[in-house]
Formats: sequence, structure tokens, C-alpha cells
Amino acid sequence: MSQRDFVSAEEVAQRAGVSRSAVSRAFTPGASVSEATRQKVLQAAEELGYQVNHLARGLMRNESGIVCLIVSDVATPYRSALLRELTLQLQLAGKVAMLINTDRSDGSVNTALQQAIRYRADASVILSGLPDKSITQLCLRSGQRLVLINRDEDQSGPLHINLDDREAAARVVTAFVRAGCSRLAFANSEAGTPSLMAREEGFIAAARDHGLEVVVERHGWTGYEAGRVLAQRLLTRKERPDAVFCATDLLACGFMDAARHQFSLSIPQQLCVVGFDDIEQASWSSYRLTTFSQPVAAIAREAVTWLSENGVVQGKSLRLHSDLVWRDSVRGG
Amino acid sequence: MSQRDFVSAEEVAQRAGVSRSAVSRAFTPGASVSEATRQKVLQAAEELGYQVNHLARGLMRNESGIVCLIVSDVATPYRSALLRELTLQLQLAGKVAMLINTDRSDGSVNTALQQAIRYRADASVILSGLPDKSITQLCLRSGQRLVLINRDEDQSGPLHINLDDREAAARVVTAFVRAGCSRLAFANSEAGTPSLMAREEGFIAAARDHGLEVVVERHGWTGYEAGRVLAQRLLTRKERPDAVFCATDLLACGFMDAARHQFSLSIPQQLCVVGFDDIEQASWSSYRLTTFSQPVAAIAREAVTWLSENGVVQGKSLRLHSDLVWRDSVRGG
DNA sequence: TTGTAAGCGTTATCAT
DNA sequence: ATGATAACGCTTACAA
Repeated sequence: MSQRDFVSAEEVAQRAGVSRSAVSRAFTPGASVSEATRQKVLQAAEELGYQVNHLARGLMRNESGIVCLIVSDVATPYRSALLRELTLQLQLAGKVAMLINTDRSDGSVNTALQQAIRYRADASVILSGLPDKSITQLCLRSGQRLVLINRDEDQSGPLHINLDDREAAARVVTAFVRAGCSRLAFANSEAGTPSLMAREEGFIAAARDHGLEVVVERHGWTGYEAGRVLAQRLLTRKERPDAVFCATDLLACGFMDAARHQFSLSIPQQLCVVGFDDIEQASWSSYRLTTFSQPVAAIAREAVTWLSENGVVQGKSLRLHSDLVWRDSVRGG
Repeated sequence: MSQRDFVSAEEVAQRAGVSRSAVSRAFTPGASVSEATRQKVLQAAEELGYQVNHLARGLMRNESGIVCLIVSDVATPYRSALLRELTLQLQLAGKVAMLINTDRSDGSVNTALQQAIRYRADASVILSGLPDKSITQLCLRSGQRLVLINRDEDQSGPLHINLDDREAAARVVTAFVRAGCSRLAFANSEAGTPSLMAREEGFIAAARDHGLEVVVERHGWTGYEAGRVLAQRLLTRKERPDAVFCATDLLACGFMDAARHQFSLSIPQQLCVVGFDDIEQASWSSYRLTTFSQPVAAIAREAVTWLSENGVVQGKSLRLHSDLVWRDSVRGG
């Protein structure tokens, strides 16, 4: 190992001419130190470049200040946007984010959670995948808090944050009907996550209420390429859909591009499209996609305030509202 | 604080009927334990859900296993892609990433670095901004390794990873000339980071070698919107450019959208465009942008292998090659 | 191979 | 308000 030699409270104490406990107190808000010693300590610390060792502090306080963010596909627009908000809010709350990248398997979520335990993270936030109940129980039992975002599962203990996917889907049907569409389609991936499936089911149910059938197609992972493939499948049917709800914006972008450049369809004249997430690209003038906003800031805020609460905390379930942001991919906004 | 009670090595030792050091050894690769006790310990640990406390281990070993990733604008395509590779490679190397989100100020980089010191991170990787030399010196002096990506500054000690921005820019000039373009423009942001400026200067210099002048315009932050504004400025000149090199793909996307939808220019017939980064969107069929690939995987690999090296390590400077990936935004690929 | 004991850098308790 | 002293959960000599 390389030569590691961080400056310790001991050294600061010597330089300041006080005891090491004085140093500790100087860095503990609300501790009883006279302003005089406090200043001496702070100055000595400044000169030496001292920073409190949070590993040791965490050991003592039984609180590491670490919050573990468990997520797959970090490079995806929606995920990275959520990540930004989360890290931002965490920092504001005086916590620090530990980022663990999982693949799409649940097994990798389990090992991620174990890593969180090893570093004695105060909490873990799970953005993708679903861990085994045995592991989540272990976390909870150990006093680690858990936040599950958009993964529905009804365990008690964690904080669950979800959107009103079903209701949102119903609003899409209304919009399509109002635009005069009648051949509805739903473009989904094969990921099968709770929120994705909720959108699908909600869409089908609401369509049925209007006496409409919907053609469902699923393919691959929830990305741009899958959107293109889905367009291929749906737009070559003899009864070509005139309105498609894509489970995410990324799918919608791929779908729109294929529809326009391969099938020479004009949107929204010949085809209405709605997405979900309101990623940045949805607002780009090549897309101008009508879509649902993910309230990422609100999600992050709820998560961080919950896991910053003192004392023993109750698990609860939050359902946040997603706004339909109207742009130009549906007729008659 | 909530009730935190993680299971400790002590408890495992009792259940397995061995000493606590035996437990420690069972979890230390290469330690001298008999297979028999090892199994006893492992089983007891399994049953109790024991995980080694890395806070305490880090304290003893003087090595936390934490690597701090310091970055602004995480939600940006290029940044998040680099982040993905970095976290991936780090995990493969048995390290864990701590993510600190900075704003664009150098001050926030400084505080981020202090946070890295507090958690006794083995290393820090800086993707954005530039810390004060006093802080980097403190890190180095403390034995914390530093990796600076695309921020050039010639300090000795850290690992510097840069691209061949200048040479890349020269290749763009060649491509433009070959396409029969003569009114060259460079679209940049006002961020003024070393790599951005290197592209600008390299482009101007290479153009001059061909006896060509280039119009330079700079605006705002390096994003889509800035690209639109830059298009506004450059495409309304009486001598309208017929080729523009955008400092990043995000700028290029905005530029292309404005060029096509506002100025009704067709690309590449009336206007050639080249970007930089090869973000995912560059390959989308609405753009098909000719651009330079950021070798994110290679960058991450170099960074991680360097900071995983044992012993005292030398700072060094790496210059990686960026390939020109030809798509359809320049005539005659 | 195994157990005992010392030490890592903190904070918290307890006198003073 | 301040300084000694005992934890915290681990690793690692040092003995056995």
C-alpha cells in the first residue's frame, strides 16, 4: 500500500496546546467549548489541513453519514437525472452518496445491499431491481433504512415512492380519443418492472372503458433501439395504429424516429405519440414529445427528508403525481 | 438516531466457537486459517448475516476502499457514460465509488475534495472543475491519489488523462476541406475548460494551415440550448458558414435542430457539422452526427488500474486517442 | 494454526 | 469548560 498519512486530531491538539477531546468538541456542533479554545483548535486544524476522520466518527457514533444509491443503467437520461437530484439533496442534508452500479439482475442488487451494510450506510436507496426479502429484512433489522423508488412491492419498513402510473395512462387514452384516434397501441419493453406494467395495464383498462382495444407489443430493454423495433412491428400491421403510448421517452424517441424516417409518417398528423419521463431529449425540437414528467426533485426531496428523520421511523408508501406536459406529438393540445 | 445494531465479528466468533481474530482471518484473503475453522466462521456469519465493517477495517488497514468521484452535471450524456464505466471498473477492482456532485465552481470542487479526505478515500477522480493547488497538495501529502480527467493542468503527482483534442480538431478541418467547405465556424461554450479550448485552438490553427479563417462563437454552458443560440448567431451572418465544428455533441444537437427547423438548412448538403463525445443521441437517426468518440472505457480502465497499483505511485500524463466516427453530417465520408 | 492483546482515530462518560 | 479514560469493531503482531 502507498504511504498514507492523514493528519489526526492528536496532532491538532498538540499544535493548539489542548487535549484531544477539545479538538473533538470543536468539531461537534453544540458541544461545550469556549470560543477561545474553539478558535485555537480551528486555526491549528486549518494550518495542518486536518479533516475529521469520518470512518472513526462513524464507528463511534454508529452513523456513517453514507447513503447508498443502488441503480442500474446510470447513463440513461431519466436515471441520471434522478441521480443528480438525489446526490444534490443528500449533500444538502449533510450526507454523502455511495454509488453502486448494478446490472439488471436482482442478484446484483443483493450484493450491492451487502456492500451498503459493510460500509454501514445509514440508508440505501434502490432505483432499479428488487432485492430478496431476506436481504432487505437484514438491512431493516440492522437499522438501515430503505427507500424503494418506483418498485411498488409492498413490504412494510421501507419508504416506497411511486407515481400514479395507472391514472396517467388513463389520461393518455382521453387525450388520444380527443385527438380522434381509435387504433391504439402500447409500446413496452420486456423489463416488466412494476411501473412499466402499471402503465400498460392502466392504458388497456382505460381504453376498454372507451370501448377501444389496444395492441400491445413488447421488446428488449427500455431504450432507443427497442423503440425502433417496436415501431417496425406496430407500424407494419395491416391495421396501422394511429396513436401509440410508449412506456418511456427513450422508447418514444426511437419510435418517432423510425415512424418518420422509415415509414415517412408525420407526427402528430398521421400518428400521435405519448411518452413517459420527460427526459431532456423529449423537449428537443426534433421530438417535441408530449409526455409525463417524472417529479425527480420531489422524489429526491421526499426520500432525503424521510431518511434524515431522527428516531425510529415508520415505513410508508407515497404516490406522487406526474404531470402531462403537452408538446407537439399529439393533435389538439 | 434510530436503533442501529449491525452484527459484529464478536457475535460470529461466539456462535462459531472461535476467537474473534479467527473471524477476522476468515475474511482476510491469504490469512492463515485452517479450512475447518474457516468454514465454521463462514457458516456462522451466513446465519447471522454478518458483513465485515469496512469503517473499522479501513481504520485499521489505513485503506478505505473508497474512491471519490467528483463531477458536475452528472445528468449529462457524456458525464453519465463516463460515470457508468468508472463505477463499473471500480467495482471490478473491489473498490466502491463515492459520488460528489459539484456545481461548476472550483470552490465546490475544493469542498468535495475535503469530503474525500474525511472519508479517507484511497483516491479521488476529478471529472469537472479544477481544485486549488493547496488542496490537491494536501491530498497528495496525505497519500490520497488523484486522477484528473480532461483537465490538463500540469501538476506532478496526479494521473492526468487527456485526449488528443488538437489533433482531432485538425482532422475535422481536413474533413471539411475535403467536403468542399470553405467558410468554417467553431461553436463553443463559455466554460473555457482545457479540452474545450484545445479543440478551439487546434481547429483555428489547422484551418490557418489550409489558408482558412474560422469564425468563432461562444455562448453559455455546454448544452443543447447553447447550441441553438450559437446557430442563431452563426447562421444569420451574411457570410453564412458552410461547416461548423461544435465543441461537444450536445451543442451540435442544438445546432443541427436550429439549422434544420429554423433555418431550413439541409445537412450535410448545405451545412456540414461535426461534434465531439459521441453521446448516444449522436447516433439517433434524427442526427446521425459525425463526431469523435470519447474512449470512456479506456479512460476508466487506465484510471482504475493506476489507482489500484500497490506501493508509492508516480504521477503521469496520458494522452488517449479519439476516433472520428463517420456518420451523415459531413459530405463524402 | 490459534488465541491474547495492542492499536487505529474518533466520540462519550465522568470527574475535575 | 476541560482533560483523562473507556468504548467502537476491526486487524495484526506476538506468543503459545
